[in-house]
Amino acid sequence: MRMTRYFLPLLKEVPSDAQIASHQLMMRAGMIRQAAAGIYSWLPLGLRVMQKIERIVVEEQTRAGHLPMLMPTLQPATLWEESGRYSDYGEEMLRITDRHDRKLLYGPTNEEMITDIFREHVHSYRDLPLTLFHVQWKFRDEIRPRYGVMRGREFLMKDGYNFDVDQDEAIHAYNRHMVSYLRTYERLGLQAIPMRADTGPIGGNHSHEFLVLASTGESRVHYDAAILDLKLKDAAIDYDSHDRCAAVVAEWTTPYARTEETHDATVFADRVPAGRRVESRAIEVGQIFYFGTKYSEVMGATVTNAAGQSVPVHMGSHGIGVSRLVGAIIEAHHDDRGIRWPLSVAPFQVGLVNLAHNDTGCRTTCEQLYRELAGLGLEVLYDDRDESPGAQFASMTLIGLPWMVAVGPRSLAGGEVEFTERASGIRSSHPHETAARHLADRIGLPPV
RNA sequence: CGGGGCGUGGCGCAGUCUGGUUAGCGCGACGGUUUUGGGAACCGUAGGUCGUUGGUUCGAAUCCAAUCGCCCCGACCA
Repeated sequence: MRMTRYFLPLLKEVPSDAQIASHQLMMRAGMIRQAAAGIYSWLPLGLRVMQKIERIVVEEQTRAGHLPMLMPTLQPATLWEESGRYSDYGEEMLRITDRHDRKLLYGPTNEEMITDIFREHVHSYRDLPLTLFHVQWKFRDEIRPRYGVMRGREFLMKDGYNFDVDQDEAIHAYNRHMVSYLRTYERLGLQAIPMRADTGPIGGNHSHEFLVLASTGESRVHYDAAILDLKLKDAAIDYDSHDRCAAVVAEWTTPYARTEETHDATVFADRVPAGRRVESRAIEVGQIFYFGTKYSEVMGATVTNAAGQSVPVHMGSHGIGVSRLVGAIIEAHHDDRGIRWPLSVAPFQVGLVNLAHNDTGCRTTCEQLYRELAGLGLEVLYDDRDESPGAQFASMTLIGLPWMVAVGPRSLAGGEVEFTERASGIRSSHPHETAARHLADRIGLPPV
């Protein structure tokens, strides 16, 4: 993408409304624009990041055997009257009336609708286990939206729902989700800690939240520092194996880690050595629930089991805040000059900068590198603007692409171009003829 | 919802207390010239119903009232 043809409204100054780093940087990098309190437009650069996150989330869910679908944003109130939540949910639910005076609501979550779909079409234990998910916009009319996309009223969430014949199977689904979530966060460049959680208005009795440590987080958390040493890595996990999934869950939930709501100071002091007790702030980026037959009983979602009896199906639900993750990743990866995107979610992997717009040699080299890098499968943002080098460097640093390739007369005189890795700040030079391949190797792309 | 604050060119702000003639400043934008390795310099240009409505007054960005919007602190939440 050539910058002169892109839509990238960068801001030099910090908008006065933005308080925390991620919000300020998203505004300055031209990723979002506020439409109303807690409601944002996603500009091209921001959308690219959000879509990359969504893709990773979907890939990991699919890998775990969960099936993508899509439910609407608007739901009939009748479903929620059936579950009792139309009156229970309160002011956070945005209620809408259509032209025929029918009551609708902008979905804050989808347990009712998915249960309705399930009960209509699934009747036998032979069709289980079943886990369906979608990535869809939600609306929760927060009392006080804040921190940009971190606490928006409208937000993009992946929410999934499992249906199982009994509690054992449903707990396996719960475990499977924890593993798939840990994998997801790791791919996103985040260290997310599962913490025992309250179940809140969704209900149920078995739940974990996933929290990313950040000083600007809204949650206060207490944990055993030993949990920070856990790594899932790329271990191939058999999602069909109850034992393997349970083992991973056991490993990750044994060290003490709780939010303020479930924190028990006595247990904390008893079980965790003094030197490893950490209290900190964190951002919640996901939550999983097992709630048994809470919805299936009231809504009549039953299956016939192997013994021929009709039993209410066991369910759980699981959510990952996709739009919030954009902010959370920035909170975890930035410095005082801008964003430092992890490679996996970077809007472009490489920024190519022509430092001397009117220099034929620089321009020719840039054009060639631009073609070569794209040919190797790299996503390149090419700064072909006629700006001063200082402004170009500052823009690239702000946007935070993992790699910058600078082409200027000084190094090009020696036949070289300059690489800068955003995360480390380390610069190096390389002959321009082989620069594209060299960078592809550094990034780890296979030969074409 | 309780408490606090703010609405003035695209962005950041001054001016409001103490009403007074063409509403300023920095950044940005546009045109030109000179520049070009970490947010360049100079010259010029465009852009504002001072959130909205009503009131007080000879006169309102400024005083009064209402209203809309946004932000911060608290209780609630992916």
